[in-house]
Amino acid sequence: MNLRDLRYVLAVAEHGHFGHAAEACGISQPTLSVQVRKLEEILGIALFERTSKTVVPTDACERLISHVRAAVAEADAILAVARSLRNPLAGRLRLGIIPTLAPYLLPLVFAPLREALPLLEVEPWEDQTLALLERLRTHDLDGALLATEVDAPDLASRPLFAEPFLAALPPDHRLAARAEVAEGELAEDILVLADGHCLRDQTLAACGRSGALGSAMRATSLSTLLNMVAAGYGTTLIPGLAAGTAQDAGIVLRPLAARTDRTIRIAWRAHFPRRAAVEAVGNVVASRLKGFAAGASMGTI
Amino acid sequence: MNLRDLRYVLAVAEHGHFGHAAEACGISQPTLSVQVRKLEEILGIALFERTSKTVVPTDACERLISHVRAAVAEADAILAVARSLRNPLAGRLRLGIIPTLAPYLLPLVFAPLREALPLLEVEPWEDQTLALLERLRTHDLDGALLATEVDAPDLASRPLFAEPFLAALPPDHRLAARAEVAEGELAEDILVLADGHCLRDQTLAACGRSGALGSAMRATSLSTLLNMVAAGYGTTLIPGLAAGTAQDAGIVLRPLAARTDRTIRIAWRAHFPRRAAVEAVGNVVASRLKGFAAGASMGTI
DNA sequence: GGGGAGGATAGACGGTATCTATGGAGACTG
DNA sequence: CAGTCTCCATAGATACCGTCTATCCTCCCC
Repeated sequence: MNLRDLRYVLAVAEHGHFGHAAEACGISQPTLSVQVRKLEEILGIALFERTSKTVVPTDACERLISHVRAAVAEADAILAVARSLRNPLAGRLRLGIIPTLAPYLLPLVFAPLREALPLLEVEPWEDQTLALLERLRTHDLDGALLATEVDAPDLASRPLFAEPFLAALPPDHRLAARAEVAEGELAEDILVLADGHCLRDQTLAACGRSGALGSAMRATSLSTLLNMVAAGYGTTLIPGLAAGTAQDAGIVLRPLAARTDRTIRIAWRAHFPRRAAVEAVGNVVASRLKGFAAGASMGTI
Repeated sequence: MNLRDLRYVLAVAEHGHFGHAAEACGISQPTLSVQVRKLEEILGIALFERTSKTVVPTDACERLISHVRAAVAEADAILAVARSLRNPLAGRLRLGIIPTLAPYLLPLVFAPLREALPLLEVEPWEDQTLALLERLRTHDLDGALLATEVDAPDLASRPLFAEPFLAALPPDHRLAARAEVAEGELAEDILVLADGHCLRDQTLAACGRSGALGSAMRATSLSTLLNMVAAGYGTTLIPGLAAGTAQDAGIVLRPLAARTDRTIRIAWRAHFPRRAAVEAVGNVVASRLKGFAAGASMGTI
């Protein structure tokens, strides 16, 4: 049984005339006759009572036709919905973002995304790198904004922009008097985030610390970390996009001597069919943050 | 777009594996791959994200799949309903019956019809001959029990049994003393039904009256006519099946000298697809009334 | 790096939907 | 009452498409 034949049946029932129905279906009258006859044989019942002048649906046809209509309507719905889904730059895109980036980047890119991709519903999801990669693999996310290289055969990624690190110091810290701070100088009283945050590893690497921190406190969020620095517990590195927040908290920021930074990338499954949407989001983000590393390292975004 | 392909999509979505889905569909894996790919091209969207290890429905597929399920379910419903309608001896059969026959025949054949054709729902419809023929032509009836010849190219008919006429007399009528009555002797004070009843024309023809009856009363039903005869207003001819009712009304019945009768026929549209059902009903009726003309002319049915 | 699993591709084959041309039944008309 | 018209059915040819087997490519694992 074929959807095409079901449409033929509806046409014959509607027109009560094989010739007119055939024309409406865009086929020849013999074709219509043959196909309807064939369907009648498949179903084992007569659908129409034909005379030389009239074509009338049988009782059986009346009983069936609601199902026929429903089947054809569902088929049409499939086509209609598919058409509405055809634009890769429309629909939902679940985008993971690491916690040290999300609160500072999202306010910047929300409006540009809405403007450039009005039909794309970007659903942000905040979690640490490993969790995001896992969710990418399980199809719970479609893309992810990360600050690390992505080295996996099933995933692909593209760099979007470089985000410089800044030294974050209590106002009365001895280094606060400097115009810039060498990365290694922060090692002594460095504060870092909890395990799992890529920023933690990057901060330690930049300062030349191996990772053994003893009983040093580990903040669970960058916001907490900033408060700890502001309270004089120590120093840290912060990503450039958090500069505004840090300054608001009363923290002194200084550029780093080696201009250490991290590269923000967008990642997706290698076989993700709507790669175009991911790329488009990446383009908007990159475009919004263009020149950030050069001109905005002091917090003027 | 094809229902078959929709079933393929459901299979792939269910199994998450082209090979297993192909096996479930009874086709080869390459065929399934090609067909799904083709459907994706028709719809203009990717339905599955394939890697060497996993096959996962896309977001678009999730949005479509309810419609796919519905379409397939309706198609299955069509097949199931068609199967249940396949027996021509099952389902509704709208059967017209003329008023001078219905009240006397139906009680006789109801039980035999139920027994012989338990799945057939015979829906009786009582009206005069012309109305029944009209309703046959408009497909409002599927068959009709008539007492006249059916001479129309679009209709067919078959005789079922002969129903003898009987002279119906008031008990004190001069002819009531006879063992039998010649048809012509009734002409003088004959009472007849209203226009449109075939029994009216047959009665007049049997008595040799041309039809000009002057102010003679025209009963609107056979029941009324019998009451009029019983009250002594005149005589009439009644069909044999009404004998019991007539005698209950206190009427004297006598056989006719020439054994005049009428032939009860079943009629249907020449192209009616369930002719088998009509024939079956005809057989039951004919079988129930077999030998009626010969042995039951005195009312012993 | 060799083997295995799984999906994609290629080429051949067969079924079937479609066409045009024609047949045949029934109804209207001059 | 024959001619004609309408309309559905049939016949035969053709082209498309769904399906198969055989093979390739990719990825993963040992």
